[in-house]
Amino acid sequence: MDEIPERLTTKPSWLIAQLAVHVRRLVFDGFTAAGARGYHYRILAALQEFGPASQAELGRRCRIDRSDVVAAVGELVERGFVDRTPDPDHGRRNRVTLTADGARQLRRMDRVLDQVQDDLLEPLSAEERETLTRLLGRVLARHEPR
Amino acid sequence: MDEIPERLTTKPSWLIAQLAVHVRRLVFDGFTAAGARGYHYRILAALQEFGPASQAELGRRCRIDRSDVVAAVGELVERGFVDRTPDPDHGRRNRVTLTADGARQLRRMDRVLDQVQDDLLEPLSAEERETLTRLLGRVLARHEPR
DNA sequence: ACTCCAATGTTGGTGTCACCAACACTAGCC
DNA sequence: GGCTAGTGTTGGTGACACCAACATTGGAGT
Repeated sequence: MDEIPERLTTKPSWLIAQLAVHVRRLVFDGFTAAGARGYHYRILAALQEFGPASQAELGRRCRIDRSDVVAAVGELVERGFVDRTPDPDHGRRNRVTLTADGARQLRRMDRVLDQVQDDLLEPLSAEERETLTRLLGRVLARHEPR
Repeated sequence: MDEIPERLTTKPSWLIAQLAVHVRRLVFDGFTAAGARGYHYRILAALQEFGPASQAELGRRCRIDRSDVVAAVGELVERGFVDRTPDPDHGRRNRVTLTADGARQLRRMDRVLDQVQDDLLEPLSAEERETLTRLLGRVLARHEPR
């Protein structure tokens, strides 16, 4: 294989960005087999954990732009994983709810992701995985409060 | 701020992907000010470290698709950071070389990236940064041999 | 009560990065 | 000499993140 410039390999920003590429491919492959993509998982997860929500809420919880939530929820509705109904108490707002099929799909995607974590962290011991997760969490937390 | 589903926050794959988003934004902001983007830096770095190369070589070293190298090198030529000349020994092949302006631009981008590393890892101590870098490197190495 | 501001859903863009298929051409192997 | 592998190039695709604008609605302030 060709050598990678040291300027890249020594920079955490490169390691994270490059690793994210591989993560995305692993996740993409797994989700594609289930006819889904990343945005779907995030939205189903938020609905399962916090209950029915408006699209704007989903966007804030899942770190997805309002406009992208529209499309993703639309796809989930098509597949029958989610219902989108107008909020009775609130003229403009929608109310998105998880269906039984949606919950099943979420469980399926959970299994896919568990497999991905194992593939991804394969070279690390249990303690190292814990350390990595903790450090990443701290760094991310510092940048999340947007 | 809105709460993020636990299903996401506990998964290394989410942490990496999400952190990569912030990395990309930091890098993008810094590079945009210099009129550049990520692919430019990778290519300039490879030329500086390994000397003149063909576009296919650059692609392999920088993990960039052949077809994307064409566009990126074209942009670098426009800006005068790189020369693209036919390889005399090899009919079809190009020979891409770094110019003095290109080397200057690389140094400029290096400074930007140093700043990004600091911003990024701000919450971690020096040892923790080292640990994180080492763990990321090991995980990435396992997935690199593509 | 009225005004004004914030929030919501939606459309229609943009940019980066990664990747693929196809084509024309060249070099080098057998 | 013919086939195979490598090269440059064009022209797509997809996911993700993001922005601007618009119409509409709710609610806060005065």
